[in-house]
Amino acid sequence: MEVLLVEDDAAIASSLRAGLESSGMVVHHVSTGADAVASPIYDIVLLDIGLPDFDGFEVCRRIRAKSDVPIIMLTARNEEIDRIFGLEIGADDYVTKPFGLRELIARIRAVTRRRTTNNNSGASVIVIGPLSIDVASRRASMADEPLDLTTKEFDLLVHLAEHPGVVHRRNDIMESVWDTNWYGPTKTLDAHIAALRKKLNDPRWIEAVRGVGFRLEQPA
Amino acid sequence: MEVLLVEDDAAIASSLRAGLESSGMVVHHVSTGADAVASPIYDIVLLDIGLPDFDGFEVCRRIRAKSDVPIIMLTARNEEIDRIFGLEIGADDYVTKPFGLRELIARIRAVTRRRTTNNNSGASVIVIGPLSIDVASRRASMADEPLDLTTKEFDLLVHLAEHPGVVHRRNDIMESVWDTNWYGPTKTLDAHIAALRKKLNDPRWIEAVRGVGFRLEQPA
DNA sequence: CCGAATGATCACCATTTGGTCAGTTTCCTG
DNA sequence: CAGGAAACTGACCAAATGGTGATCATTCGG
Repeated sequence: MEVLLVEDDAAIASSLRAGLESSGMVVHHVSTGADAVASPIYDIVLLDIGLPDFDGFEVCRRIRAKSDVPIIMLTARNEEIDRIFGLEIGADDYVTKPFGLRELIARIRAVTRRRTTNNNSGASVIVIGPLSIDVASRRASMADEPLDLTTKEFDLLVHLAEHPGVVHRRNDIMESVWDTNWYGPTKTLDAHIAALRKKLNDPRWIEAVRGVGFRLEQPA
Repeated sequence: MEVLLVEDDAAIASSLRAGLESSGMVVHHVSTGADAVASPIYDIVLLDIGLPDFDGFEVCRRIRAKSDVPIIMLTARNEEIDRIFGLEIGADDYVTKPFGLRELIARIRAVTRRRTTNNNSGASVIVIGPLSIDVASRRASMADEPLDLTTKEFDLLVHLAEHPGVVHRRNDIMESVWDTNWYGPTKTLDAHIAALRKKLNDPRWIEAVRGVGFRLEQPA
């Protein structure tokens, strides 16, 4: 998870950086709106409203103009008008200073989960509880422990995780992961399911639905 | 826009109703968690945490278990832990009492906009009173108790539930569920009807129509 | 009120399915 | 090219599932 932090207050910025990095995120920090707009696209933008050059709303609007990246606004002002404005403008959420680090992290997770579980567009990170899958960099981790997955295992996991909770039929899985809809008497799929189950530490992550296929879901 | 408002405080509920309705929304109000869970699916759920029966978090979890409907939590408590918990649990947002009506409306708009622009999943859930059937995830529940159905039982239930109240002829059922319109002297269909009846807890859910077929309907 | 027809239930058995494993082939890397 | 990891395959087993007919209960028409 790569975060773009847009914040002019050096003290706040460095404490946020420390906190987020300790949660396994990579933090890119810029302190002006101009830099923010010029930055490449990351997984999420944390955007302070009180910036020296142009204000956070303007930055938000401009980022929105070119990308669908999730945006969380950070604001010191507490007036309701700000909140409405921020949300109407296209931000995904906001937090009011002073805010707790844990709260912020939860919001980041919530926003990115909303993005990744609902859409199939280029969103790069799928988060399902402790399971997180970075599709672009082909890395997955469980409770911040990296998972060592083979190619097929990863593809299989992604296919299942793109729609957690729904049953994927064997044929669909074969087509998506193996590029063939032929499912003969072989146990190829089953073998890989077994391997995945083992690496996920808890076999309940993948449930077999007899006669149909498999379903991935966070165990209760 | 149809809103399900879950709130036990009558004063708050009626003032919210008035405000939301004046914004063109249709408000359905229930005052207990049990009613909330049993309600059909609306466009968004506003969920008070302090409910008389079981608490808002539990309600949130149960609604999430069967539907992807956007949920906004209403809370009087202000502790950070509550917020995190609410978000991790699957709520889309929360507002802390006292909140302004304009803020709430802005949040509703923001959350539903996120949903509608992002997802393409025709999450089709059939709800008939306490019976709810998620076709995609192949899960059914009765009064929030998950039903453990076999493949045939599930297919049969879906076929009947797609048109509750209408009589399905034996031939039609055989064709849809068994891929054959041959109905010989066997008791296959009857046996599965019996199994379903037992698992639905109340045999009146499925009524036999002599000489024709079966009808599924919520018992009086 | 009786008998035929229809539906309900139950126990039993054959089949299908998923899980596991060991052996073999293929692919990749050094 | 050699070695090892990954992928595939088929056999085997246990368990879930589905089909069947005998038997009992209910309904309906005469």
